[in-house]
Amino acid sequence: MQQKLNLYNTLTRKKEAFEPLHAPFVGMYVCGPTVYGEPHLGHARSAVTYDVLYRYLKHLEYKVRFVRNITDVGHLENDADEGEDKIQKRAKLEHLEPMEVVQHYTNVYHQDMDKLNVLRPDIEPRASGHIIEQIEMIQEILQNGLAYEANGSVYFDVQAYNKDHNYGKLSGRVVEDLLANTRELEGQGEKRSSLDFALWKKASPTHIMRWPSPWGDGFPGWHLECSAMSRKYLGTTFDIHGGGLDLMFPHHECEIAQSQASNSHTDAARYWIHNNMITVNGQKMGKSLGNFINLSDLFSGNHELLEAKYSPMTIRFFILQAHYRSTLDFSNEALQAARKGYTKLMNGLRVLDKLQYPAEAAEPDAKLNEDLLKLTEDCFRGMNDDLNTARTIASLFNLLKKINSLYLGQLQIASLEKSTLETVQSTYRELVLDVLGLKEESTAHAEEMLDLVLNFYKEAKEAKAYDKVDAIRAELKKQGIVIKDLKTGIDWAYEE
RNA sequence: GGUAACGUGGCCGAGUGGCUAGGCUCAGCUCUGCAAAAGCUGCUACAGCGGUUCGAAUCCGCUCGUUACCUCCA
Repeated sequence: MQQKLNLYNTLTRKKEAFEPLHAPFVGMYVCGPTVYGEPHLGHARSAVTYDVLYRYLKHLEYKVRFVRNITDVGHLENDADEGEDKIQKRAKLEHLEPMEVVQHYTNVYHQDMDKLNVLRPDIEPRASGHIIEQIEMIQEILQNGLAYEANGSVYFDVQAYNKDHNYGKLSGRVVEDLLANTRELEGQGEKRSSLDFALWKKASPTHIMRWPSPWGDGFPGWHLECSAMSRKYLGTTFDIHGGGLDLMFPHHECEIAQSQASNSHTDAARYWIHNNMITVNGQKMGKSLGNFINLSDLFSGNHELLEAKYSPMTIRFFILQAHYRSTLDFSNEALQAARKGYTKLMNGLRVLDKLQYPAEAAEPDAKLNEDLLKLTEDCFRGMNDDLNTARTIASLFNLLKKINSLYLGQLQIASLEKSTLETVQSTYRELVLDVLGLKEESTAHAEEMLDLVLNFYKEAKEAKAYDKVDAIRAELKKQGIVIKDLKTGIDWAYEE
């Protein structure tokens, strides 16, 4: 089962065998959220995608350092000079300190990701905590002659850079085409070219989030944080850089340019991975379209597009049932199908635990053994083929059919090799729980079940079936629950 | 306008030259006191038209349709 993990690298537009720079160590950087609003389904897709990559790399016994940033400064509403910082805008609206906004939405993001069973990254750096590193990087780029200062701001000189480098290598853009087709935006007077992007922006007198710099008070450009922080924690070259497809241009293109133009002189990462978007009725779910669905809405079912509420694991399964590079279309029907599929997979987990290898083996069934082992290999084949969780899940369902048949006695456990059964059990458990990161979501409510038991208790008592009454009492006591026969009725309490 | 994708059966969604993807839905069967679960079987798939090939959903061309990026977005 020693297959290689292959990943699609946007830089080369090919699937490539994954070879870490310094095995068994793997460095992985993913663009995290800008914390100025509620996390939505798109955030979930990105987070779940890289969570599975992180989990799978760990499953392959790599020692992974996973860095995912929190953008809390510098992300402007638009590229024009008067573009307002997203965080600051929100802070003004809500009469809060910018850092209160940042903290609030960071907390919400963490809570929602926890619900989705997304593992926390090993390092979660914030842009505002790395101003010094960003200023250093700007100075390097200035010294290398690939940036210029203008009126207290510093801009990256794309055309100067493009003489010796290829600006556009990641996204397939051509500088000449970009120049010919760039839309005219207001207030780009300071820039030498419309393609140039800000490394440092001068803060206007009313701008709250500001830091001193060699160029006066200001704040860093959005693209810079990722370059500076990935370098700090993962080195000048690291293995994997991930993010949403919409960040490929300009954000990731700029990251590469900055890293090349600084003293790092690298593309930063060797494998650039991009997850695709969630669509609603075939259209991208986006802020500007106003058709995005927050995770809290999905969990509560409180949204005009939602016919029901959908649990975190349903959403996780929904995301995993598509390949991460395909668009994934939202619909109630699809979510409801996902809920059933997820439940089926969970039920399989319990069935699996009940399969016991019998004391006496029967006539071995070579074909059945072979089939089962092939199915387990198929599960990994899907994962290794560019993290194709859709294929892995399909294989798991195929495996599950056999598991159910074994459970029902339609296939004989005894006709299996013991090792085959063990492989089936470990493969299913490891993939579902550890790699895909699905977990059981109990829909049963303990108190309601307790009420049910108390009703039986009451009936037994009325029928004077005291052996049954005593048995119920004894069983509940094992759970730390005592029954209280009150004059007013039957109640319960935790045993003290 | 430039660039890049995509169009698979009722729905979602895999699949890059020949082997049943899978899930959900629907119908039937087995099991069953009734049901459920589970198993089995079935249901008009590969936008259209050409071409390459012994053979194409898969490669090439054209047509139609949809989308994404080029502005903030995961």
